[in-house]
Amino acid sequence: MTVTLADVAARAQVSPATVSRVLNGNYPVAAVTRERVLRAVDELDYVLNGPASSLAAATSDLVGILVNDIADPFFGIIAGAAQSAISGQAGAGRCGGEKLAVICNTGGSPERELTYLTLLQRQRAAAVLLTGGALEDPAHIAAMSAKLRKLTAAGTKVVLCGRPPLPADTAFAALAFDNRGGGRRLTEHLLALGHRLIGYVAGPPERTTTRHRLEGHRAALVAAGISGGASDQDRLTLHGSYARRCGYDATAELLRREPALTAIVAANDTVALGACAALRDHGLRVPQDVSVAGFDDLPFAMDVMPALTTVRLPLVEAGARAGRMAMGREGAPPGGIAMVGAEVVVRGSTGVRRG
Amino acid sequence: MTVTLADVAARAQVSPATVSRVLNGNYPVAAVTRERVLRAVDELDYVLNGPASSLAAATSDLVGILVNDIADPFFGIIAGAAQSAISGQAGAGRCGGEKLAVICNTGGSPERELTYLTLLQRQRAAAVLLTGGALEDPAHIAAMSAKLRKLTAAGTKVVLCGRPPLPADTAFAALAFDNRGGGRRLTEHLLALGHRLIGYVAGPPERTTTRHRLEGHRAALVAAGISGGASDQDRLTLHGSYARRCGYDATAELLRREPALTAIVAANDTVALGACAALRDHGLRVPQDVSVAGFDDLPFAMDVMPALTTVRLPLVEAGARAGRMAMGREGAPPGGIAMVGAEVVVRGSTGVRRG
DNA sequence: CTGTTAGCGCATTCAT
DNA sequence: ATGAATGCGCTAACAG
Repeated sequence: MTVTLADVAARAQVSPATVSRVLNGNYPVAAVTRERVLRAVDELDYVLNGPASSLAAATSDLVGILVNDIADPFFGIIAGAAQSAISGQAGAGRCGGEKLAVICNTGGSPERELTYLTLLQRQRAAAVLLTGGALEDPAHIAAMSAKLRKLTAAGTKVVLCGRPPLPADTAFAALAFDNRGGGRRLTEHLLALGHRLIGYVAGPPERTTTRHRLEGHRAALVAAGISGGASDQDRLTLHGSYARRCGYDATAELLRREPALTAIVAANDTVALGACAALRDHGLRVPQDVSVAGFDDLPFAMDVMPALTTVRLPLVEAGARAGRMAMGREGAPPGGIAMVGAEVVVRGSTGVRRG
Repeated sequence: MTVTLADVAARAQVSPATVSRVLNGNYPVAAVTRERVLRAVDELDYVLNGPASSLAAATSDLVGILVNDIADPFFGIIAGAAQSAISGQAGAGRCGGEKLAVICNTGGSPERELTYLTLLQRQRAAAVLLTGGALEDPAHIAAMSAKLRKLTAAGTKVVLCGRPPLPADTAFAALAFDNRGGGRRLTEHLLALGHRLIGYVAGPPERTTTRHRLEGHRAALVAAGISGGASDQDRLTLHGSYARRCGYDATAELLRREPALTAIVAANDTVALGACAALRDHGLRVPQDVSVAGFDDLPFAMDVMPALTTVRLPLVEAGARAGRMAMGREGAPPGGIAMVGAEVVVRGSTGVRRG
C-alpha cells in the first residue's frame, strides 16, 4: 500500500542501495542516476520511513529541546532561536541533513523531565538541549546525571543552555547565564539610589536560577555593609512561582511586613509586573514611592509603564549558540562551560529613594 | 553493546514476545511473569528502541504541534496546554500509552511548515496539531491539503486549533477562534465611545487571522454607516508583522496620515503595546487623546499601564481541547468545526472620544 | 560508481 | 498464557 524505497528503486531501475545513497547524499552517485532516482521519488510521491531509517542507521534526526514552561516567553525565545539554528541549516541535499528539532515542555516537573529524556533516548535522538534553571534536589540531580550520561554513551549530544553544569560533570557543553552577577549588579544599582529596605520576591525554591539570583542580591547587601542580619533578610524575602500572581501576592505581604519598604526586586519581569500592580492597588507610585526591578528583559519590559529596570539576558544569542553546539557546528566553550553576560538595563521603574 | 529486548528476555527467562507483550500491556500476561520481566527491565536498565518499535508496529508515539512563532506567548500558551493534555494522560501501563508531544516552530514560513509535516510523516506521527492562522496563498493551501490528506491516509490524526478549516475539507477536526466576531465587537465598542477616525494596524497580509479580524472591524464600520469609503479605510489600515516594532512604526505613520485619529486597533496585544509607545513618544496620552485596543488578551495585557482593552481568546482551553481531540479522548465537534468565543475585555486603554 | 547481502530491534502472526 | 518464526523498510559493509 505505502510506497517504499524498493518501489522507487524499481521505477528508477537501480538498486535500493543507490536510492538510499541519493536520498542521504552522503555518497557519490552519478548525476544522471541521481536525476532518475529523484524523478522516481517525485512521481511516486515517496516519503522515507523514518523509523526504518533510524533503526538501520542506529541514529535519528530528532533533536529535543527541553523547557520548563513554554508559555513563558523566556523559554519560547530561547527555544525558537535554538530551533532556528538547528533547522535552518539544511544540508546541501534537499533530503538529507534535515533535523527535526522539537520542543518538549516539562512544566517544571522533574518526573516529566526524566520521562522526556527517556522518550528521546527511545528515539535515539541526535541531540538534547536542556534549557533554564535546574532543580537542586540531590536525587533528581543524580537521576538526571545518570540519564544524561547514558544518552551521551548512546551517541546523543547533550547541551545545557541557561543551566549550570551538573556537579562533577564537565562532559556536557554548557552555556550558563550569569544570574549571580546580574542579581548582584541589579541590587547595587538600587543601593546606589539610596535604597536600604529592599524586598525580594524570589522564584521557586530549590531552583538554581532562584538561588543564584538571590545570592547575588545578598552579596551586594553584604558588600554594602547592610546585610541587616539573616533574620531581616528572611523577613524581606518571599518565594513563589514565576507567575504574575505571585508577584502580586508577595508584594502585598511584603508591604504588610515592612511598610517602609522602598524597593522590590522580582524573580523575573513577569513577577515584577505583578509587584507593580500590587503597589498601585496599595496607592503607591512606581518609582516615586517604591522602585521595582525585574530580570530577563523580556520584550514587554520596555513597553510597560513605567518601563522596567531589569537584567538583560541574551536569550536569542544563547539559544542560537546552543543550537549550533548541538549540531556540532560550534565547539564546546573552553572548560566545557561559558558564562554569558547579564547586564543591568536601567529604565523608569527604579529611582532615588523617596524623601 | 546496547541492551535489547532479547537481553531482557534472556534475563527473565521468557521469550522476547512475552517481554514485548508486557511492555506494551495490550495482551494478557501472567502477573508473576510480568513481575519477573519488569524486574529484568529494571536491572538491565533497558530502554525500548523507538525506531525498531515503530517500524514493526507501523506507528509511533510522536505527536507534532506546529506553531508559527513559539517566542510569541500566544503560541506558547496554546502549545503548552496541548502538550499537557497529550502527555498528561499516561496510560495505565507505565511504559505504554506515553506520547511524545513535541512543538515544531515554523517561524511562519510555508516551506518549513511543509518540511515539518514531511518530517512528521517520515516519523509516522500519531497525530499532528496545526495552530494559529494559516497562509492564504492558493498554492500553499493546495500543498498543505494534499500533505494533510496523505497524513490522514497514513493513519495520522490531524487537528486544527485556532485555524480555519481548509476549503472543501471537513475531514479534519477544527477549532477556530471567532476572529471576525471578536474584531467586530471590539470596533463596535470603540464606535460606542464616539470614535470615528480609527486607525487599524493589521497583521501580516495573506493570513486568515489578519483578514478575519480586519473584516470584523470593517463590518462594524459599515454597520455604523461610517464606512468612509474604501480609499479612506485603506488610508487608515497598515499591515505589518506581529512584532511590537510594527505597532510602533505603523502608529507613527498613521499619525502622519491622519493627525485627528482618536483610536487605534492593533493586530494583537504586542502590536498594541508598540502603538502605545509611539503615541507616548508623540506626546499623546492613552486613552485621553487616543484609545488603543489589542487582541488575544495575553497575560501582560492586564498589567500594562493603562491596562489594555482587548479581545480574550480562550487559548488554554482551546489548546487543551485540541490536545484531547488529537488523542481521540474527545470527539470532533459537530460538523467537524467548532467556533470558540472571542469576548471583548474593556480596560483602561480605551475611553470616550476626546473633545 | 553501483549492485548484493545482511542484519538493525521489535511486534506479530501462528502454534502450543 | 507463552514460545517460535517471520518481516517491517532501510543502511552499511562488502564486492565488483
